[in-house]
Amino acid sequence: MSKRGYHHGNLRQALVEATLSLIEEKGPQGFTLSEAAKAVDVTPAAVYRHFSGREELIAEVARQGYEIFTALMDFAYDNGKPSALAAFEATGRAYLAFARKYPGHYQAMFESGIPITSNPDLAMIAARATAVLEEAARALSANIPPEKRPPPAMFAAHIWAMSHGVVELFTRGNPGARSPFAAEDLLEAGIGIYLRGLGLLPQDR
Amino acid sequence: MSKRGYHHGNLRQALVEATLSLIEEKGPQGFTLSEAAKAVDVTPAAVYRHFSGREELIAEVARQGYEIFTALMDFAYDNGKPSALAAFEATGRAYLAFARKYPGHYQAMFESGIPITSNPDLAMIAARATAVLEEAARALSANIPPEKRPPPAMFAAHIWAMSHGVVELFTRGNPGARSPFAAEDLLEAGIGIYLRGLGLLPQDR
DNA sequence: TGTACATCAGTGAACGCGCGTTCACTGATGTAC
DNA sequence: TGTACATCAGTGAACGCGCGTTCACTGATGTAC
Repeated sequence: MSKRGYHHGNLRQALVEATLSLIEEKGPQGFTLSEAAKAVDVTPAAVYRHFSGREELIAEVARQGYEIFTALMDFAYDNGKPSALAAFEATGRAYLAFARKYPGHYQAMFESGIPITSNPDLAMIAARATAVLEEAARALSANIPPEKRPPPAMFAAHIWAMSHGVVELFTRGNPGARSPFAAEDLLEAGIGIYLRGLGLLPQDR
Repeated sequence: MSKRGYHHGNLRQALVEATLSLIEEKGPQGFTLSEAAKAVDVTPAAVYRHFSGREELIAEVARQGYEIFTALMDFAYDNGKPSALAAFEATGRAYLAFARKYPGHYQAMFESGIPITSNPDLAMIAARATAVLEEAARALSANIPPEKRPPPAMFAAHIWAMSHGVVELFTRGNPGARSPFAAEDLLEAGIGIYLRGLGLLPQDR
């Protein structure tokens, strides 16, 4: 690519981006530290100036993924505007959009097998991400008739689980991928039915 | 372990079982063909008598997993007894129970990244598994008021997605694992709310 | 029951390879004066 | 503006290792007669 001198300039971030591409191509377990080094035209030993090893590279990709993810969800939620319900549905769509648009980050975050607890920074930003989801659920939950109001954390978990399941099964050529439905439609319909079950949508629309 | 002669006796299945253990320990990408061979006290070259390589080993674990999975779902569904609804809920519970009881198979089936199309046997048994799910959905769908009856394949997909999401996120110490809810309760509640949204459960129970 | 022979499953040695990790090093950069 | 020096980022050679895959082989098993 571009010629460079002895010093790279921004090797750390360049490595992160190479890792990202490698994950997109071959999955989080499908590449080696040496490949990442080669991708940015650097000796494997140079990687150790910035990361303790392959795991930490992936963890950094995941961290940056959570950063984007949180911002995106926050933006979609938009402080509950125009309504708690509409904002909530927007976060559902945003989840799927994130998985589609940032598949490498998504895999590093949710499919790499690296524990969020392996890194304090990672744990913190991951917690912030779930906080956004739960805040959306909490706001919405005010509209639910109290006698059938589940804990907000619970229905945040439901929506998260369904979204994640749709991504894993009906995206990227996986087991159910030959489904006749687009993942987006599937998720939208599923969330709609679920919210109706909570009494948040009219029964017979 | 047990001493054996020059011939192993049932090397093929022994290798499959070793692979299963290795997947449970280190994930579908976390072991080598040589490790599998070593686990059954055999030369790596011997593996090639039975499998074309590591991929095919995992595919066979997945195939056997689908076999068990289908049987389990079929048993749980029990031809729609005692009622379409109860039978449907039983399959939901059976899904999670399968994931818990056969984690190695589950990973080979859903997390290994080997395409179901890589092997005709595998593709066939996987199709049979989804057929069971869709049959359960179809039977249940007869009870749904026609004006809001989604295609059975769609709501089979919804239930599958939510179940899978719960397994991935709230089982085995993954990202959302510090959830305050047991996966079983979470899934049961989620399916309940969903079915209420379909008009299959009373609104105010 | 015995023996000759075909079949088959696993051996073990060999190959070339890329891996992770370490180390003393060196070239580039920045800063103090 | 110039120079001396400290700091730092990346080099390249080296290590021991386990990998996948091949090959001619051999020991065990089964069967025909």
